[in-house]
Amino acid sequence: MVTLAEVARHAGVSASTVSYVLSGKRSISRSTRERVEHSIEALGYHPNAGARALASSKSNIIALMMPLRTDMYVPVMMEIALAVTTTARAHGYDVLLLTGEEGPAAVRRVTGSGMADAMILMDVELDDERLPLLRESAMPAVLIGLPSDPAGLTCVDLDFAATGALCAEHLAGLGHREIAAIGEAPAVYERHTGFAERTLEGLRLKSRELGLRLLHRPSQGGYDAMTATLGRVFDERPGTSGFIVQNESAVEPLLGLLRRQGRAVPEDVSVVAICADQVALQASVQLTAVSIPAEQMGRQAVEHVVTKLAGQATDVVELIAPELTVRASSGLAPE
Amino acid sequence: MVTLAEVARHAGVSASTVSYVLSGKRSISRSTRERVEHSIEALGYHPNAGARALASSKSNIIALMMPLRTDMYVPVMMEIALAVTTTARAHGYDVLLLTGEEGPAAVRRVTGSGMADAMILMDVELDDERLPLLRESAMPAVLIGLPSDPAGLTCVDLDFAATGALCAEHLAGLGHREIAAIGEAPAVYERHTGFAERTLEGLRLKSRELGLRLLHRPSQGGYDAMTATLGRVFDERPGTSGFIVQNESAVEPLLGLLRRQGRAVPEDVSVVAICADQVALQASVQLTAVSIPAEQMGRQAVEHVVTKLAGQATDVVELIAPELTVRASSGLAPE
DNA sequence: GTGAAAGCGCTAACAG
DNA sequence: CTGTTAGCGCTTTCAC
Repeated sequence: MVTLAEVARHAGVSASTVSYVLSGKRSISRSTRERVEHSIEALGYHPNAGARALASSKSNIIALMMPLRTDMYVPVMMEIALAVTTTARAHGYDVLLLTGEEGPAAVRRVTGSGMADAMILMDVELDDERLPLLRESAMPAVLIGLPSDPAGLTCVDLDFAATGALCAEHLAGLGHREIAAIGEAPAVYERHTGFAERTLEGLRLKSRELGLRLLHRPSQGGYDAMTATLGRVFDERPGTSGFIVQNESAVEPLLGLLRRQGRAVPEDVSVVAICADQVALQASVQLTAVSIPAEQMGRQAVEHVVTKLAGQATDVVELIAPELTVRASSGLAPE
Repeated sequence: MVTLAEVARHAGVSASTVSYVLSGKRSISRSTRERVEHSIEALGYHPNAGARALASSKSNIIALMMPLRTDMYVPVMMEIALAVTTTARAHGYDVLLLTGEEGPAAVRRVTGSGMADAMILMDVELDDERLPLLRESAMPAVLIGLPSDPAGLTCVDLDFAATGALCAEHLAGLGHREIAAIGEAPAVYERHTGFAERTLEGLRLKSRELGLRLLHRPSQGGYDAMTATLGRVFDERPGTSGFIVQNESAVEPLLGLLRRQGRAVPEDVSVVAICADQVALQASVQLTAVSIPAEQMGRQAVEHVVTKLAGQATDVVELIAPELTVRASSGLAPE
């Protein structure tokens, strides 16, 4: 293994000079710099991460805590993770992947060991048990998601309340009066996941405001669960003409079942989804939808982290405005 | 920040004793150990990762290199990543997430900096440019996937050649004679991804052996691409009665289109998939399929890594035997 | 513009 | 069973 000392000897300079050439923290004469750079190249030198971390108290690592659950739409999680990793690299950071499994213990491990300089948390619950630890640790952190009390924390998320409202408005504008919301799996609500509850809230408020009749049903996704859910919806509200789906794995079953029941989309029934773009585009009917800006969320989370690490406090809640794209699945309500 | 020295002072012992209590590398009297443990607890001590890495030349980190591409089925990648992370934690390792983006440079960065003790690579191409670097670095590595020359490397993968053969056998056994294989996106073959080519090879060999007529068509997935592909298949081979699909995003479009054309599954046409269990089960027809053992692959990769780190050489290629589960999508060939 | 030297916090001989 | 001590490789004052 080549060390900085060897490079220094090879270049005929002191260790500190090599270090400063590397960090750029003080000016070095052109000739010295070139000599050092040449030696680095010649010897194939790579700074040792551990030594660097010890001496500088900086690891250049951002910890990313992902949910282990399988009841969320995985590609979105993945897209966020990849955006985080890519953006982090662009700022000189690597990413340590943690799963939610360890829960608060992982937070303690990371903050305690100095393994990472900052943390990004996904799948935040309204009253997340990792947050108190995070607050007291003073480690820069950014949440992707919005807890009920974001005080002292930086959060990045789609504005799900506005998203719910936007979907309701779209359907109302087309003349629909009876609406059914097909939601995430019941477990998602049971653990009080922020985005699911906030969507529902936005939906409810706006529905009331616009005089819509709203039915909300969590759904496991898949054909069997959807058959049951849909049956109940039309039993209770035969006049339902608009659907809002927030559950990727319920989308195709819903479309398929409506078709089988002879209900045409969008002539008889309109469907609006809250989902990844890919799902909206690949569905058997191109879906009018609010897309989940996964890439943007991941990127912005990292950018906030980097800002914080640069010493600028940004205890901000950044809610991304929803955008609804009209496609083939929504149209005027039937008479 | 609490240091080991402070713990030592608090417990009235030397630093090395604390260190040995932590590592268990030498026996400590019960009373001393308890005193030390109590001090650790009382002071809230956490070992510093950087210092530890520097002194021991061990980071307790495994680097996982994932593809950044979006043309592979994401949930499988994710399941592997989570299995890797979970298994790694069980062995005391954390996971550093790298994207394929940086390519060979990332390998150099990790091996050079001592940032990780070992590497796991996903999405291995037949002639992967990261492999030479990996071989010369002497860093323990495990590939998830199988390159054309696995010499000196440990590999874990589903036996895709056997998988292809197994699918062909299943259809042949049901009396099908003309078979179409709907494959991954063309780009996947263009970059010579091991699993795709090996599946095809197994399929071809076995088809020849059994006297099946085989047509292979890469497919982008989605309804539009599938419409075109399917049209061509039935133009060229009107007698096609069996399909083998290895592309998650082509599954539902294929089923939907067959239905629209009035071809019943499995009465008129049989479909066998090579895909994640979840896809096979959630499809509109429950699919006869060989499932991708993602969890197992991730877990075994880590276990091989750990074995290597323990000093035992295991330059093995571990091919997981495929298992075909018969469900509702395959049946006897029509007359 | 450059060097010397003191640690950063921990591990692992070596010594008893 | 426990203590002493010499580093691990780098960063960063302090000094010139």
